[in-house]
Amino acid sequence: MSRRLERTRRAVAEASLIFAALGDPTRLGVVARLSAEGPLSITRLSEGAGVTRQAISKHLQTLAGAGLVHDVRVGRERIWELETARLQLARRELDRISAEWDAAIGRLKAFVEEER
Amino acid sequence: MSRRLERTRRAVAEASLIFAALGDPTRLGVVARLSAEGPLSITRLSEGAGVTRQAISKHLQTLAGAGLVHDVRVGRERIWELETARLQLARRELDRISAEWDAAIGRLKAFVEEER
DNA sequence: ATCATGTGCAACCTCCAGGTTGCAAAGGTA
DNA sequence: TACCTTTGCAACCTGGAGGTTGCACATGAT
Repeated sequence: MSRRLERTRRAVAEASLIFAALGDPTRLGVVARLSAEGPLSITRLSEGAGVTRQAISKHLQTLAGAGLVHDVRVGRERIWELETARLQLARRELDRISAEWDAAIGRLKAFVEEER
Repeated sequence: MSRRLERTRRAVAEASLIFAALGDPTRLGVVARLSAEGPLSITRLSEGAGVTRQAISKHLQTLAGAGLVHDVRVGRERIWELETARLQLARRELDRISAEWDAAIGRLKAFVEEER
């Protein structure tokens, strides 16, 4: 397999992990709350989330697994913060896909022009 | 509930749909292939995908449900194309989250400064 | 020392996402 | 018409995602 394909596979696997983490309404809601209110504890995040604290806890694990958040222990609390660098990575992937598509469409148009 | 919160909920629901669609490796692979090679038929997309044509077909339905692709019938084939506008929407959501987080952190720092 | 609060761990349940196989149908082609 | 190709439909299977409850364990406050 070519180096290029290999790299694409890795990028896809990596990016899909991030997108999957953001792909659940409850989880994206947690991310939105963090972004709006800043660092928060598990209990705080649970309030008004519509699900159990345990559920939120699991979701935070998932988000952490994708590198989207990290925690800091403060006394008996566990404060969670966003990892914006990771979000940027996802953003760049979206940009790359858009750009490649535009290029592909460009080539296609040129080809059609040439044919007729 | 405030208008602002209402809007946020909608945005979250909408965006999580898109992220969920991109959150599967096979599906993101399809998106990547489309972006790299341009419009393709179901059969073409299935070749070298590692799964059945039926599986790819289902994935395309999911992507279409999220508004990320649309199809054009050409003879007996069904050609699928990317919907980059939808990708941009997801990108903007990521940007918004990052920006809000930065603002929240900024407020937090100002608060800490003031306290001591 | 006692009590309240924040979190972790584990067992459990339910449902559906992702995949398969098999067959029918529609549209090109010789 | 007969044939090949591309797609659609339906039934089916399985693992894990998302959720819950119950209890144990730290840690801070009184």
